[in-house]
Amino acid sequence: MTSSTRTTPLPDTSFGLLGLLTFGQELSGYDMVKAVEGSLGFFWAPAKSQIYSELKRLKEVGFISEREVAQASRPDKRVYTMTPAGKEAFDDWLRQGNAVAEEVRSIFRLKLFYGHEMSDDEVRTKVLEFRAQAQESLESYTAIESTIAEHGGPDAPYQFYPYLTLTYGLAHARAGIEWADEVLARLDAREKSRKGGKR
Amino acid sequence: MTSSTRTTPLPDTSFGLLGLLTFGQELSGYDMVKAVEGSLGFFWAPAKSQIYSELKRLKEVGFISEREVAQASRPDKRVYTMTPAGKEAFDDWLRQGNAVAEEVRSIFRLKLFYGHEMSDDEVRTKVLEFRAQAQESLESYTAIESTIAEHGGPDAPYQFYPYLTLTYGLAHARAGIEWADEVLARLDAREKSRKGGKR
DNA sequence: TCAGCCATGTAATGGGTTACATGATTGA
DNA sequence: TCAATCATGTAACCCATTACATGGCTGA
Repeated sequence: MTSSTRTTPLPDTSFGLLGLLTFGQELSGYDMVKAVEGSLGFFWAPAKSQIYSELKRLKEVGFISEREVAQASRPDKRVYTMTPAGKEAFDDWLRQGNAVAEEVRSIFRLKLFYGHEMSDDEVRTKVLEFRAQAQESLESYTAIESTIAEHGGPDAPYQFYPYLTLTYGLAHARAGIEWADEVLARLDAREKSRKGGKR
Repeated sequence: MTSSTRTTPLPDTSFGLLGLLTFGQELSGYDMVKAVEGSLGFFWAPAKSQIYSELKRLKEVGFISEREVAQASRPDKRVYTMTPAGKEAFDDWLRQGNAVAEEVRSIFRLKLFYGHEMSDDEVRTKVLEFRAQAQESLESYTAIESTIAEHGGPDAPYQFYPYLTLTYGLAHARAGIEWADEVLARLDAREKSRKGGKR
């Protein structure tokens, strides 16, 4: 009964972890935690407790195999490799289409939607907060871009696709900043017209 | 013991529903379901089962009050109004700052990150799929924009802030399309350079 | 000396999705 | 006639987060 038949398919998170093993190196759970804290975390960030439990499951269904590595002066660790069955499942997942319903869910926009319940200044603060965050993201992305440039550029092995996800981040951060500026201008105009409008 | 002390605060979804009652009308659960299917659904889309159960909870904690409305030739319904306590809680929530961690989680980008496991054509297909979805969103947004224009424009009562969330969608959809085109060009260039590169 | 990294987990909680259930009315 | 709308829910399931736990080593 090692492999009981699962009715539900594995969640995306499982495959996200599996994918980390396609770069030709064994990885430990800890390595994966670190990978998520790096560039991956910008669009996919499972908690570390979930990473460990997901690895356990992947092992149980036979998608990865484990090897224990004893270390002196460091805790021992378990490193993982993909099995042929795992590779097959990963390939399937990778090629499946994605729902349109992605990227939904923005509490910021939800609150903005209810802007009529705030004062002009409060709304402005919210938008400025958003802008600052976008600006911060933009700077992180730009920093990573430089790092990539120093490491052989986007065309170095295994850098190209991560780089593309980075340009996505760059584009959206920039769009966010521009949008925020536009909104701030609109808020100003609106406030002025209201002041002029009342006699 | 009607109001047992909650340790955890209510989820954002509760407040999202509460907010719907700030427009000065009583609403039924069904009305809220419809609201979500409309423009709100672009960035916040709880399942209808959750809407009903969340309403139940909001009633229990005393944030909304219920009134039954008998209807001929239509099922009876329960309509809701915000209580003063509800209004206070909503105001608090609305003014709280938001985490940077928003808008994370894109399975599309996760898959793109693993593009090296696909053929050039498969990647291209994925990006085209993404582009098509962005295009579709853009069209929906544009359609809504026209509707707003026909209904007094963004400055009509209660339209302004929803309109701002719409412009966000527009900006990001456009950014998505541009990004996709850029990626497609990059993929072409890369393929050509590889063909030319091998002798 | 003390924070931070390495390394792997458990426990509790709950938010959220999907599927299922019901049934009258209305307009194409 | 038949699909869609109005209207409200229950049940099952599970993904995911937060908090807690442990402990040796390393470098500032």
